[in-house]
Amino acid sequence: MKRDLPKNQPNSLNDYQVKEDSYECSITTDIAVFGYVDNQLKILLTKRTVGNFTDHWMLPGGALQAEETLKDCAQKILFALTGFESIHFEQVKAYSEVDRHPTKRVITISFYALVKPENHPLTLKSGVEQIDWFDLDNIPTNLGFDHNRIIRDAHQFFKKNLKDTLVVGELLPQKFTLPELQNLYENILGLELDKRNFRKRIFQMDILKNTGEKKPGVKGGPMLYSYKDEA
Amino acid sequence: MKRDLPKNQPNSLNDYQVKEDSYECSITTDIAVFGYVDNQLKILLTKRTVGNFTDHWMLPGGALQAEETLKDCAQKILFALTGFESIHFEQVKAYSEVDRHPTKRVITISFYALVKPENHPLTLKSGVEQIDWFDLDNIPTNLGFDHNRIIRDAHQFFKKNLKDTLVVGELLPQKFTLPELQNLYENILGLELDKRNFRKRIFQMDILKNTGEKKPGVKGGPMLYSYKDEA
DNA sequence: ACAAAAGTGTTGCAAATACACCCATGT
DNA sequence: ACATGGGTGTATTTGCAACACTTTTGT
Repeated sequence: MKRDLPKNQPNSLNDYQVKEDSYECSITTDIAVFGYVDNQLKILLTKRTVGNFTDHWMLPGGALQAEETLKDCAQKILFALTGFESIHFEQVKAYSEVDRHPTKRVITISFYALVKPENHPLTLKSGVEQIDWFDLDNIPTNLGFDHNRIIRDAHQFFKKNLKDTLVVGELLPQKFTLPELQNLYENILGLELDKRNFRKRIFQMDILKNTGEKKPGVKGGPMLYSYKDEA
Repeated sequence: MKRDLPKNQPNSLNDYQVKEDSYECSITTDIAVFGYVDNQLKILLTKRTVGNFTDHWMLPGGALQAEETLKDCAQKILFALTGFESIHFEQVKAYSEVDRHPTKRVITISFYALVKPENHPLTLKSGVEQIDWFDLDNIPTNLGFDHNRIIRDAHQFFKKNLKDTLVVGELLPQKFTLPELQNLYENILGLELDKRNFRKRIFQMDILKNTGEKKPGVKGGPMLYSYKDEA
């Protein structure tokens, strides 16, 4: 789709407190990628080789291009910086403080994404100097831009979504045990759950399929489950 | 605050699938203003004298300017189009489909706002050809842009917020009766509530102050309440 | 006096919580 | 054999839903 992108077109609100023309500014997306590693809910941070805050950890993110939606942008950028693909994205919020970027006006729209770390080993893509998973409760306090706040908000949003619908499959291996799932929930929500009540709730939802296998190498011989195929 | 707004600055994601420079585009805010009139939850729509869709009803909205946040923008624009001031705003969502605007690329961030219509009589500000409250369940199906969808989403968001915290004071007169409050809830949520259960819940929350007055001119002589002053 | 709306408690049910022992596996 | 973690059921509480009559006021 090719379009005309006229700048300085008259603003439709041109009668009151009028700025003479419509202002344009850069837009970025920042992505809070949650993963579940070592029985810990983690978030993916990068150090970049170019741009601002090259000496700070920050969320993966980048600028919107002409012919893409915000979600497209987020997906493309995450892929560019990490190679991660086909994962779940949710829009969280727009940040527009005028001084949130040190040198120019940039508005960002944040997303969160869930990944199965098993499927996505970390590699250094170009433009990325370092990349790593950080424990959610042990994040550097001096992330670039306003990314500490963006992470807080994204986590909040994620928790809220968890209660309604629960698409957490992306965080776990294909086959997982119930204690693993419970631990994940506890990590996301930041509280302890009762084992028996948790199992009851999950089974009532009828979303898991018992694979019949037991997980080897772990005491107790827990059953492995997978998500049911949807119809 | 004066800032340098360089265009065509190198994009920090300049290694993969790189567009040569950072793209800039217009940003608007659209505001879904909910009001409560004639025992009906309503939404405020306008017909504008300039811009696109001048022959369609649409949400109040307009372009972001250089030195304001999105919320500032929404407040300023709503004031410009209606005169409404000091009311409650919540950010809802960003819309970025590339063809959502007929002639150029525009991203919008939607807000919802709650007003006491009693305090805000409708007047025709410049730039506005018509303005009116519409029953939420009787909105023209051909609003400008994607405003039908924006309203749906905003209403959804409002409902969700209502269950957690409940800032509904902006929709009612200073002093109101419990049946009035209940009717408002029923309108927002789109369902009928049990009178006694409703009163129980509200009183448990301990947010209302009994003014001791009775509302005159209405049968049954209902008590007038107001929100408690916060500490 | 009559009509219309406000106000008031109790009961039943379903969902959430608390709680303790036995079993399977790895070491 | 022993230690570690997995798996199971029940009793209690709590929050939510259903329900009918009396009181107040306007006409």
